[in-house]
Order: sequence, then structure tokens, then C-alpha cells
Amino acid sequence: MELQETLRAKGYRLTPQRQLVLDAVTDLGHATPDEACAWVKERSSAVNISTIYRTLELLEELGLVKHAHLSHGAPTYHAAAAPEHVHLICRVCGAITEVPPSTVAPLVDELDRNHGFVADVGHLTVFGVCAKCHQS
Amino acid sequence: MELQETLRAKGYRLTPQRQLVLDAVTDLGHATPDEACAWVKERSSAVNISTIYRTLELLEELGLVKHAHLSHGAPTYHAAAAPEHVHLICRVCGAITEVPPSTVAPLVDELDRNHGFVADVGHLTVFGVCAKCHQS
DNA sequence: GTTAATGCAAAAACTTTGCAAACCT
DNA sequence: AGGTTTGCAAAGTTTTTGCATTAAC
Repeated sequence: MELQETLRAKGYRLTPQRQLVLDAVTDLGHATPDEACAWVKERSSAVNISTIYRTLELLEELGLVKHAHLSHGAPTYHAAAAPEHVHLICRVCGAITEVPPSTVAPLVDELDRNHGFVADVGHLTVFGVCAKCHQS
Repeated sequence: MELQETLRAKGYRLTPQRQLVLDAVTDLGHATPDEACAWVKERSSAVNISTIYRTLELLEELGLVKHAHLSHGAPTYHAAAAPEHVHLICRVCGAITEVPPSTVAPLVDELDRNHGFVADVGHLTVFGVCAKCHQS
């Protein structure tokens, strides 16, 4: 689905800024508002930081991006078009690994059956220690 | 283990403020720095918000509290002494449910076996829609 | 008496808001 | 043309830092 169609379906307009912000998030994989802003600045004229915030909020409303609070402070956005994935974050080295949702399918089933809770897998983040750091 | 012993083992001192902050987190179950500050203010003389921040950081270093990024922005702390639990957060009504770690044991095993990733269950948060909100 | 910890105030980081000018359709 | 979106600047939040004073040991 084109960005323009999605926007116009709700009376919004396609602007270069909106396309750029979506491109930034898609290309970066994970991006804070600041990082997205920097990405845009590198390859086009700068987009104001407040526009970045407004655009990310809009894109999230449209379901094109999602956000999670991965690190300390800033929220991290990623494109919803990307295949859903679970984040593994190493607390020692900070590395972010992605694993397929099938990994957590049993958990999702369990929560649904026993708690009536429908988990949003695309938003799931597991903190811990990665293989590399666990050796030391 | 007493708070005082734990502190002194590392050359730190026990102060009323530190005891109060730990009490706040323990009693509240989940608390943002601001909420902990309010709790203290209600039953004792006020503790400066910067002291709250410094104390939470210290208590976390000592392993007495842990934090997660549950909501938008503010980190949420909980006592490490409390039994470990997984947080289920409903994106519709905001309700926080706690479930025992056994629920996610299969997932934890899987991540360890296939990715060498040792998950920190006490820090695990699952976003989704709770039973109540899912009906509508 | 030493050294660590607190409170205060100022700064830093992050996010939101109002409004005139510019742009999309 | 008409309504939406942007950039700018200012204000709001949340968190951190420096330093003199106070308190723990």
C-alpha cells in the first residue's frame, strides 16, 4: 500500500517530510526521533524535529510504524511493514537481536488461553544477556 | 538482608531517604520516580526529587530494585525482593497484570537453547489487549 | 573529624504547542 | 482557493549535574 493512498484515505496529505521520515525508520530498522532526524538531514534538507515527532505520531496512527521503549529515555520506532519480530536486548553490550515471532508462539497461546490476553508480538522486547556477553 | 548491611558492604551509608525510597517502591509495587516521591511526601517530610533519582539508581546498582519501561516515558521501578513476575500491559485500558514466570518458561528455554540468550524474566513486559478490552 | 549524601538551583535532554507562512490537492 | 502541514520559537516535562550544607559513621 502506498503511503499516499494511506494518507489520503484519512484526509491527510503526502509531503516530502512524511515520506522521508518513513524512509528513515524503514532504512534504520530502529530509530529514535533524533536518529530519524539525523538520517533525513544527511540526505536531504533538514526536517524540523517537531515535524519528526508529529509525523511519527501520525504514521503510528496509520499503523505504518510502531514504537517501543527499548532504551533509557527515547522511544524507538520501527516500520510496521517490516516482518514482525521480537527484540532481544543485551543489558551488557546493548546489542539488539531480532528473532521471529514463531519463537514466542507458545507463550502467546498460553497468555491467550489462560489470561485472555492477546499479545502484540511486534511490540515484545526481552531483556537479558546475549551469548557473547554471557561467556565472560 | 538488611538494607544497611547491603549499603555498608560497598561503603555507602544508610539514610532515612534511602529507606523511604525503598519502602515506597516495595509498597507501591510499581512506581515511577514521581510516584515514589509522592508516596514519601505523604508519610514523611519530602525528599528532593533529585535524591529520588539518585537513590533509585543506587538501589538498582545494589540489585534491590529493577526498572522497566512500561509506559510512555517514565521508567517504572519495582522491588527486586518481590517475587519475579512478568508484566502484561493492556494498550486499551492500561491495566497492568502480573503473571508468574512459569508462564514464560518455555520461551526462556527456547531463547537460551537457540540463541544463547539468557532472558531476564523480571524485566519482561508483554504489550497487548486484555480480556476485558478484547470483547468490545 | 572525615567522607558521603542531601537539597537547591541551574542546566540538559526530550517533547509539545501556538501561530504565521508555505505547500498540497 | 482552501484547508493541511511546516518551521520556528517558546513553553512544558522529565532527568541530570555542581556545589555548599548537612548528616552518617
